[in-house]
Amino acid sequence: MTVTLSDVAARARVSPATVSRVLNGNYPVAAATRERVLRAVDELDYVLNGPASSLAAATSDLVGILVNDIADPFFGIMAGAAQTEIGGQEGAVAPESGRQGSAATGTAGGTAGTASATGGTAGSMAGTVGAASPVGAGRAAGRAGSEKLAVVCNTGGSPERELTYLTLLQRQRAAAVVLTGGALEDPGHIEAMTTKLAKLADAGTRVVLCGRPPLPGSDAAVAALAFDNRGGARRLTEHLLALGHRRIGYVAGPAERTTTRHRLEGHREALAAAGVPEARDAQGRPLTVHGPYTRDAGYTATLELLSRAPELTAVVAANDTVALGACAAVRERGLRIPADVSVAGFDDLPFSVDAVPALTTVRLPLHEAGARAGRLAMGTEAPPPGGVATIGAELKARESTAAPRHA
Amino acid sequence: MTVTLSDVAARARVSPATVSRVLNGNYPVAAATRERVLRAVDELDYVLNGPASSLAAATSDLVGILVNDIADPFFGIMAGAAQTEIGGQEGAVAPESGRQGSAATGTAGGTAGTASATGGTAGSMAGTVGAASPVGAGRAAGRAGSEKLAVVCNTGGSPERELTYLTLLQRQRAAAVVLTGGALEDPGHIEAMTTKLAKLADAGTRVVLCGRPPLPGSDAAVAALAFDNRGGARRLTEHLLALGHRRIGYVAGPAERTTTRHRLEGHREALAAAGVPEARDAQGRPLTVHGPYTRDAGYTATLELLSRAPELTAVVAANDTVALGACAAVRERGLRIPADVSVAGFDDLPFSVDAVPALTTVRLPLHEAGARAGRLAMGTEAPPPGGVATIGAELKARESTAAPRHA
DNA sequence: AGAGCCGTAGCAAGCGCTTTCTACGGGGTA
DNA sequence: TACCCCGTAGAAAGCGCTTGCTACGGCTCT
Repeated sequence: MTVTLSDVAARARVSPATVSRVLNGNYPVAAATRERVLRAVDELDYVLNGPASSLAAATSDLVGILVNDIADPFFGIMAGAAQTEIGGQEGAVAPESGRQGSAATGTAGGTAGTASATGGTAGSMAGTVGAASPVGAGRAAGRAGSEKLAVVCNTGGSPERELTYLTLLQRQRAAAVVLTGGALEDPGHIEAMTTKLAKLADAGTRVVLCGRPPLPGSDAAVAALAFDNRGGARRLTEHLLALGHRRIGYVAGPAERTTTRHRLEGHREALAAAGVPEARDAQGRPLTVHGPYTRDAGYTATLELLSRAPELTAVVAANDTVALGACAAVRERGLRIPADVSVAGFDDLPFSVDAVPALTTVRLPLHEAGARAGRLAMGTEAPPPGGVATIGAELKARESTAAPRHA
Repeated sequence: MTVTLSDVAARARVSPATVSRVLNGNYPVAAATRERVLRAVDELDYVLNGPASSLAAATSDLVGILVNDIADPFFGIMAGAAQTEIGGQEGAVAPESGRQGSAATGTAGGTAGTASATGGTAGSMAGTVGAASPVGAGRAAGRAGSEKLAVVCNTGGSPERELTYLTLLQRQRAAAVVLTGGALEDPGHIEAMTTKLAKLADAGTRVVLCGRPPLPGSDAAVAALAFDNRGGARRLTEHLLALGHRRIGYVAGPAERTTTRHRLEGHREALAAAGVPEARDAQGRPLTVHGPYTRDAGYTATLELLSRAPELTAVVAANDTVALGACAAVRERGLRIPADVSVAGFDDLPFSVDAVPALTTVRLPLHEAGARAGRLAMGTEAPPPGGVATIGAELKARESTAAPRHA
């Protein structure tokens, strides 16, 4: 039923070894032989058995990209960029159009790309990609199999799933693993992760952190691309302070995430530097509310903040999505943005510039970071000195923030 | 270096076969023996070799979810829902909070979930998940390995990548494949896809289409969950017509996508039914512009539309993202929404309700569809009669559409 | 008391591929 | 002309796991 390597070998009148070598392109095979093999592959419509080859070679071409929430463009953009960098973009898409996140959707243009598929059984792509091209002449020395299968795994923010996926990837002997976004700060989980990642690295899996701070024990081997969340947050709050705000509410993310903590710390740094005390309500409770990174959390928290302290002149949100909810809450209270209350976000997701008023936020080069992580995972790019690189965060002051009325 | 099954067997003083059976839990093993094995697994920190086991068992637990653009929540929501349904959510997260797409991000709450990990080498999860729990008493008959690794693959809308991923998944002997979103209508590509999917199905891979129309040759075996794009689009345009609009511009998606065509057809159906001719500019060219599903495309196209036909009173966009761009363009022209120009989207992505003014759109139950696709992929749910189910699309009339001024 | 039987465990044969080592020609070199 | 070496192909030994079949006690059944 299933066509195997030896079937191809038989048909091409060569040994299985030769077929394998043609497919992997890492051993000299005479041109004539190769053509014969390739033709047989095509005719039999042969597809390599991945597990078998991974087993024999003790490596696989799987690269896992872990994200906390696949429905959130924050992760989607990084994952997409990384995946593009990893999965060999045959189409050779143009670099980038301009807006971050404008992945290659659509691909409107024409029918061009599919042309080759018209006839029969379009491209078997058996072993090496491109191997199935018309058996014609001028094909260069069949590229080595740098073809990787980049897949993204959605942890949903659950530490168990994070670990489970890592184990599953370890089982598959993944070539690399990219962890995106903030990490959970629970000591137990950190230890478990450190152990697991060390084990993966030991086994030869390249581990890359993208938008996540390096591990405590800095196991080297694990390259980290960290966002300057603290610095960005500081500049954002400085901006607000410069506008004259003194009573600023803060809708933070989940309490145990590094991202949440760093942004909050940056915020507080700015306040401290300016000698402005953290805003508190009548009961003396700080005007900081934690919640998940969702629009609804922003909405709810802002409503609460506004009730507890009607005199608030600005609300800083954990990220743009949360900010959207905050805006909705502010409006529902009959207040105008930014006339009555300024609102700021973080990340500068694509929709932020289109919000009304356009959202003041902190831009994180998600696409760039993801691409770089992808290259690190491929081993295409040298890891940063010390294994850690910090990626800048740039303040984007737009219309959702302005001087408070009674400034 | 690497711990193998026989190492565990040796340590537990049983045969490798027994260890395998303990791990797979599909063959009776005496409780005492099982405990011994489990302990050995734990002590040696054994991790199953995926490729080896897939090879021997001729199956794998990989499930691929193909999406056109991972940075687009439209896909993210479906993929997330499907993945949750597939990847066994141990955490038993609550059903759904209310807004679609609010995946389990954050996971704020407490530290609870991680508790078990504190000690040493938290959960090895070697074979069966849960197998590594404290070797104590009351563990039920170690569940069969229904554990699947759901991964999402980003095609970026490229037909070649779509085919490549399918081949890669075929190589891995994937247990199932879920294809989300509109399909390309190029004849060559359709044929290639049909062939490829048939081959996958033949090989025992479950194939599910989610938000995509069934294949032409309706190969059965392939379950399809199609959105009623046509009906939704028709109702949307009917809504506009009812408000009194007669000159409606249309910013369509890429020309060769099923989604694009169906929505456009629904739009035209409504016009035809109302006896309203399709809007045209002074030169008689129809006011329909094609472009990718991006914000920028919507922006550019709308600018063009407005230039060619300043008398336009409404713009219908291919989807919400495009609509956002359209709104920006309308505003840039100094026009108000909906006073001067009404704008409508499609999909009802989470941000649409927060747009200002709130976007009139057509709601697609993305989460529900994704979850159902996930269940179909798992074989947990019976395929719809005929292999095809159409999922309704509901008009969401909000503030971005209103009667035209000179109605 | 003898014959099955059931519950468990082990044996061993692969699964389909990669890769080391060996083999074989032919051409260049001495 | 004889020797080597290079280029190319094949033989065969696994990679680590699954699973059909066999083996072997101890029980129940007659």
